[in-house]
Amino acid sequence: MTNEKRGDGTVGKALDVLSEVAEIGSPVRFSSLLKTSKYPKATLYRLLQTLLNQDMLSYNEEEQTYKLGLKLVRMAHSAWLQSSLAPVAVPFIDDLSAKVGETVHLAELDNGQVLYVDKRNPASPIEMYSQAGKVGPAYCTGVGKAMMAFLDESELNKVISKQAFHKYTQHTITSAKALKKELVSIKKEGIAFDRQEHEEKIICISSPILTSNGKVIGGLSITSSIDIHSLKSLEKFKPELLETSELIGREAGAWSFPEKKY
Amino acid sequence: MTNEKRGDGTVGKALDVLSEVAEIGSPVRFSSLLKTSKYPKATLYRLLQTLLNQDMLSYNEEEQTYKLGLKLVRMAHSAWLQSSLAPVAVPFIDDLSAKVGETVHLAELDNGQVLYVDKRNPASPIEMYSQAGKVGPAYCTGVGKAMMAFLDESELNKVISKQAFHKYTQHTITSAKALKKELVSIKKEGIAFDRQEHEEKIICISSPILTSNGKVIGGLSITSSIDIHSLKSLEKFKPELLETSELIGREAGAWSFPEKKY
DNA sequence: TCAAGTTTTTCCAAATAATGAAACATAGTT
DNA sequence: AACTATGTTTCATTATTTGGAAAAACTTGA
Repeated sequence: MTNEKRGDGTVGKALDVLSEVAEIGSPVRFSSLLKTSKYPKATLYRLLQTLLNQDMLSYNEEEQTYKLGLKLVRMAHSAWLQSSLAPVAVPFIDDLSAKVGETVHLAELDNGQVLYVDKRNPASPIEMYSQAGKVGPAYCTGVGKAMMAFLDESELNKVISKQAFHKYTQHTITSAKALKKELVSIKKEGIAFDRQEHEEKIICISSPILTSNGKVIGGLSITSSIDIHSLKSLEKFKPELLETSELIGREAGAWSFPEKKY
Repeated sequence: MTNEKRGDGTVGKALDVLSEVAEIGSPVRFSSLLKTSKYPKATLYRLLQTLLNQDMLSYNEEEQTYKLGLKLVRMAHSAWLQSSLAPVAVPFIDDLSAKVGETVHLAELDNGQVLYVDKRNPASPIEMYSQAGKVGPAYCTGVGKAMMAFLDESELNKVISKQAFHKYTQHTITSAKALKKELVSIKKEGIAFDRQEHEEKIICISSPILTSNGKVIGGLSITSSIDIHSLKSLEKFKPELLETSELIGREAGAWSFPEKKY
């Protein structure tokens, strides 16, 4: 699982360690990290000290455990604000969510996975970081398929090669061939459905967000459960969904051109 | 503004560059960074390449600009989940926000600043990352003062030394002496008010979140505007606010002790 | 099309920082 | 006190980083 790619020297190693701590998901002791880590004791120790110094990690003296630091949260805030999609989309997904009265997700394609960058839940305005920043599979989510359908051949192949095709539910698509076939019809329709492919009972209608020259920059979805919606009834949101995607795409695309104030 | 602290070798330099990009706040060109940066051309160039490789930065070919990468957003999600405060507090602030019908903030003290780690706005469920991850001054916000009031002498002095005491509004406290005086009464009362000290028209009532042994682990606030509330009417929320803080503190404190599964 | 001006990328010997085996320290147990 | 498990420091060796300068690559204007 750990980054086996290129070296990138010491910086690469340090970020590697950071990822290890992230993947473990809960505070870890030095010895525990050492077991998993590919780095020798002294090296790992020094890398951890450096990361601590830099506030990328925090250390609990009592329990002698390391966890990810708050600096990451601050930086993510900056990253979010710098993104050409998420901040621009805010008013549009506010609107959409209010109009349709359902959960709305905004996502980007990141390294073959779906990364949720924003969310609205009009019923109970709960969950923030706990949702945004989350990643999910591309091949079995509405946003994932919607975005893939509009990639060009070479990009698509790269993304497909990264899919795990794990069978989450009875309805999960489990082969590249079947996926590609569906992508063709998604491209024709302009929208994708999630037919309980990732989670039992959860369905969604989704569209890609494209710039004026057709580049995929994100995906937008309206999510619900089969207890309150059918695919047919979700499809009624298609016009609003497409319109919102269109507006976001135009706005986000425009953003970068005028007045470069470097 | 840039990290002038200790070296931390190459890793420190790389993170330094990352912070520089974050502080600029919008996509930057190489040459633009070079002007501000303390690193020579070739060095800066290589650091940027490494950060790109690691997905900590992303590069826009067309415009030749660097910005923060999505990896930071993913990592922040992990960091948030690992935090001993924020995930634990979710149900409690949901409740509080529903009960009082006002904006609720959850914050931590980070390097002398207030870092917002979660937020609820029951009226319009807008703003996510755009709010969480945000930092603000400690000396002129409700949560900041509430937390400071319960620090021990040495911690407090450290934090106070980092305050800028910039006069945001007419009501901003602008000296350490005046601040310390107020902290005494806040400690006595158990709650702090923000009397339009940071932003005109914005007021709040706030309490610290303490572990059972009295350590400050965060702050909680109910925020409103003078157009709809007075300090007096905000004070009516005191019981709910204190109860919620109490509950979160107990839960977050308990969290770390039982079953260490390293 | 060519040359001058900018900006970005590469080179390489010298300078510096990272490495890791082993020694040391500390806390907890028998 | 000896043993054990975990965390920290040392130091000669090795590998990476450094940065001035030069070479590309791209832009512009005539």
